[in-house]
Amino acid sequence: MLNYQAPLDLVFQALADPARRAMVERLSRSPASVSELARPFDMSLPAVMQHLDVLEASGLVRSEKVGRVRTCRVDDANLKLAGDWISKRRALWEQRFDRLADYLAEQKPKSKRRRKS
Amino acid sequence: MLNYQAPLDLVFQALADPARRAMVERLSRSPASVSELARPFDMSLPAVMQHLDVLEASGLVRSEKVGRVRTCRVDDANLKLAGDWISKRRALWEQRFDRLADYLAEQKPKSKRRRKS
DNA sequence: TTGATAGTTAAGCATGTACTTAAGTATCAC
DNA sequence: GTGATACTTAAGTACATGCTTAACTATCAA
Repeated sequence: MLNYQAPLDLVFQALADPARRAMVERLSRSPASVSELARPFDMSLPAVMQHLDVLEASGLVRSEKVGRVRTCRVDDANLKLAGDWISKRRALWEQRFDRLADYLAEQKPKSKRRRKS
Repeated sequence: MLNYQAPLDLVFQALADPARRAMVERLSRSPASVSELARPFDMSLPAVMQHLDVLEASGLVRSEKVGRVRTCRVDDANLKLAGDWISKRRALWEQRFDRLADYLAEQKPKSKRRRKS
């Protein structure tokens, strides 16, 4: 397990680059070939391929080659994984916030704070 | 804008490291001091500090020092930013999937495919 | 079979990242 | 003041990342 990278590491790492996010954005609309994907970028094809490798390694994108054209598409599963992780942290954070609100609501009436209006 | 890093770059980059995710996880339960935060890790204090710098630069964590103790807490805003980005891509992706389903639903009855059951 | 198209591989290079150790600087408790 | 506590800064190192150019391999079309 020394060289193991957790799926979330790979997904967040992949999303940390604006070019790769743009590619995911493009692919979430519809599948595309490598050159279609490369077109908007001021970047060599090999560079685009390397971004694609990162996206595939992270599981955010799958691709298959037919003839000389490789068609890429989004794979939702790992995007969901990342979304779920974030949701869980946010839920915990808000839960804590609610507990604080409850605590304050319990304390305030007993204190000599002035009423609203 | 040459050296500018978009907020999402910083947030996803920050979340790409398991130690930093663990810190966010810890802090989403309650605020903590630097040494509390460091305790679970087999890592020097300066290393923890550097992770904290990354988290603060990304806006995921805020901190303030009182006396000699720095207290860190989660800042939800940028976590939400990342969550929203992911939700949007997923929504687009599913929308496309639905359009495909509609298309198939429209085509199937006209074809000579066999009925279900 | 020849040329154009679509992608791939390899090598190299400049920066960035994730640590480390060593040596600080402010509190705080007595 | 003195020592312990809680960070903080600086410097160095190993490896990862994001590109580049050059050269190559498979289609496909005529």
